[in-house]
Amino acid sequence: MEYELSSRKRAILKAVIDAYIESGEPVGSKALTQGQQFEISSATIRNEMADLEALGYLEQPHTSAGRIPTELGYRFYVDCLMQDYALSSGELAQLNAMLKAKTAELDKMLQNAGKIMANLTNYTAIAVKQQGGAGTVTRFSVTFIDEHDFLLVMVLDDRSAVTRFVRTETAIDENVTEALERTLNAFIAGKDLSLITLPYLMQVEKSLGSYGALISPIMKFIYEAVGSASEKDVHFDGVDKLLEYPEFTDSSKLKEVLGMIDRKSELVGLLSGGEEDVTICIGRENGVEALAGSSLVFKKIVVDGKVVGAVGVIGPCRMDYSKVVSAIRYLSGGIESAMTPVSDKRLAPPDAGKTGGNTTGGKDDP
Amino acid sequence: MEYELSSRKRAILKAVIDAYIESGEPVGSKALTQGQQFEISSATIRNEMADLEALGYLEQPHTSAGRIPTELGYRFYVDCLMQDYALSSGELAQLNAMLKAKTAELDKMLQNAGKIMANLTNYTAIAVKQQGGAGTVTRFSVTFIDEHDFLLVMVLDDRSAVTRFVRTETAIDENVTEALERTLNAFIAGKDLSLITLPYLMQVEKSLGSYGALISPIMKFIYEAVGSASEKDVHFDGVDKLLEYPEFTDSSKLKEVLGMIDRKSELVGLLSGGEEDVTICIGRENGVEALAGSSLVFKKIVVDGKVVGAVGVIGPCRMDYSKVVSAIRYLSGGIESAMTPVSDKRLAPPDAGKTGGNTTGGKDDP
DNA sequence: ATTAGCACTGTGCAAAGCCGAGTGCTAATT
DNA sequence: AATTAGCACTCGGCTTTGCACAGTGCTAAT
Repeated sequence: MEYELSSRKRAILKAVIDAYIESGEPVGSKALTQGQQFEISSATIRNEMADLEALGYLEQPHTSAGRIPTELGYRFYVDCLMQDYALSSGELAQLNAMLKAKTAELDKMLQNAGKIMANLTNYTAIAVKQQGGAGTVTRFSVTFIDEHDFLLVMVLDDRSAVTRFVRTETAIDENVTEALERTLNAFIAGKDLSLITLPYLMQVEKSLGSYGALISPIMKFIYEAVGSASEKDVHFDGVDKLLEYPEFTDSSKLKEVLGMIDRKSELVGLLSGGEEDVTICIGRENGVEALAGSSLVFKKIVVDGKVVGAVGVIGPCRMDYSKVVSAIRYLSGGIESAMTPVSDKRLAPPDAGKTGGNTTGGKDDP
Repeated sequence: MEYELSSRKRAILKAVIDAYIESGEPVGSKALTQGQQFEISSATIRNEMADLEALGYLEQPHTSAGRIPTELGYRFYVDCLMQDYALSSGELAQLNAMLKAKTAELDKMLQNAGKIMANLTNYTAIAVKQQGGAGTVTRFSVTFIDEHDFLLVMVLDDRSAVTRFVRTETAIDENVTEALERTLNAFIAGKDLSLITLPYLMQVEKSLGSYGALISPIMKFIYEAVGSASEKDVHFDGVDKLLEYPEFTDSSKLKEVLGMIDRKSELVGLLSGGEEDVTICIGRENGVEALAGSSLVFKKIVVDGKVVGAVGVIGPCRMDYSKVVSAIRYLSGGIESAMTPVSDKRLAPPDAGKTGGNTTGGKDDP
């Protein structure tokens, strides 16, 4: 399919899309000749553009307007035409500043990443933590609070923890919480999350017998915690940036996107389907009607072979994909390397020394 | 000031504001006579409205239009004119359904509360957790993970917990974490958060001596955790509802509000200044330029004498204050009683039986 | 004090007209 | 065979004009 296109057609298509991404106005044949890049006349370009339209890469909003890219056009652009965007030194400085703030806490990192992304790209940034639900439970901790309350902490092997306050009907003491902790660790710790289903939990509950009334709500909590990522793990930044693009002055479009932003769980679902590298969903490609008209560019963050989150942006289809992709790649790479446990790194340089404790690489690309 | 107004003027003012809140259109003298409530002619109403305008309660968008309320007008309305809104049984059912889901977890409750509020009122809901930073540390829990990592959990007396992964340079074992837990509980647990300052922590650190390298990062973490509420504790729901109001079709207004929604910390600041009961900020009253044009209605959530969060809505000045106030009052009351520890309640009725734990009275205004 | 009547005013809307950008096609050129 | 100049045509966007309408303030009558 792509090979049908002569190199001249490709050049023209690229020029049209580049211009449209920048201006937002339909691009006419004359505009292209004025840029000094083409030696041919506007009439020739018109013919080529007519061909590109017939092939489905371009379209006209109305008869007497220039051309704008179709979704297929954008797709071809991001796959074959687009050239890498070289982040400017100022942009790199921003990104590195964020990565240097070695918080080693994924939550904080993602929060900052969102802010930087929004500022840098001028689109709405999305940062999601722990979409996977894959992984195993490292261990439980049960902390006595008072005779009717204790705190249940579930530690996962992706360096995250889920906490729950549990209120009991019957009075408890520290012995109970300790016993409970031992029990949970014995029966559930080490298990893969996908194995912790409701039936399994009920089975465990039965086989225990003692602590009767105590165990039941805990099981429910565990089940809930294991379930899909809770909404609070989705962050947005720069929602107001959307308004800067004429494609969202139509308030119905905007409403759809804002609605999507509200339905965080749905978004999490979208983000969890995606490749290893940067994923680009253009318009209807993402399969959600509310996001026709919008594009979603994101990348999963993988630490130690496990998906621990994702960062991305959402904006109009007319998006500066090149810049966005560069930024996302750089940022996610930085986060990944910052999150990689010290013990893994230690294999390379025996000791990095000085700052003591919770340090982190934070890489500087040249 | 208020007493200058004859009861007829008050009635007319109320009628104008009620009508305007409902329709969003400037209200003319004739429209008021058509509602069957007034026995007087439109000319008389015109005269009265002219007076009300002179007094600053009403204004005209332009010469040949009806009147709309000024901020002063709204203020007078909410203070003296507005009558209690009786929640319909359907609405009560929604609210109760949320309150019944006895999650006893403030986080989840607030999350749900936001959803319900947004749906019920049709404005954008805000839910904030733990704005105060006041409170005391109940206890610490230190959980061993592997020889270079442990999990630090700080339990606060407002039923919240903060977790941190800590990575150590020197290898540790379960004995170390246990000792650490004892130490932290001995020195810091029970303290009021406001007492846990950096100097104090450094002093503790010194007086310990042992665990040297281990303690230092922990102190830093504790200090961070104690600090101002992190952004992730602010939730929004129904952001798209804003678009349904003509006052936000002007995208610059909308941009300002969305920007505000982005700057969560600023909002938290606003919400922390407020009275015991429902606080109503109309337009410029809130002192933030970005929210001129918008109103903020919220109420702090107080458990055990401590502020643990707040719920509210943000929308145009032309807001159905009556309904919003009722909903907020009911919901916050419900949350407060759901969050009150069992032990406190037991003082009153020895046993309420069945639903166990967290039920709510909920008042019905006639 | 109230009200009927009237002149006045500014908005919103629709119709009309013009401008200009951009196209497709044809015919001439290389 | 590919390119280009030229031209007629189309259609959206902008401004202008005009009109209808809603609502007012004022005056004079009750």
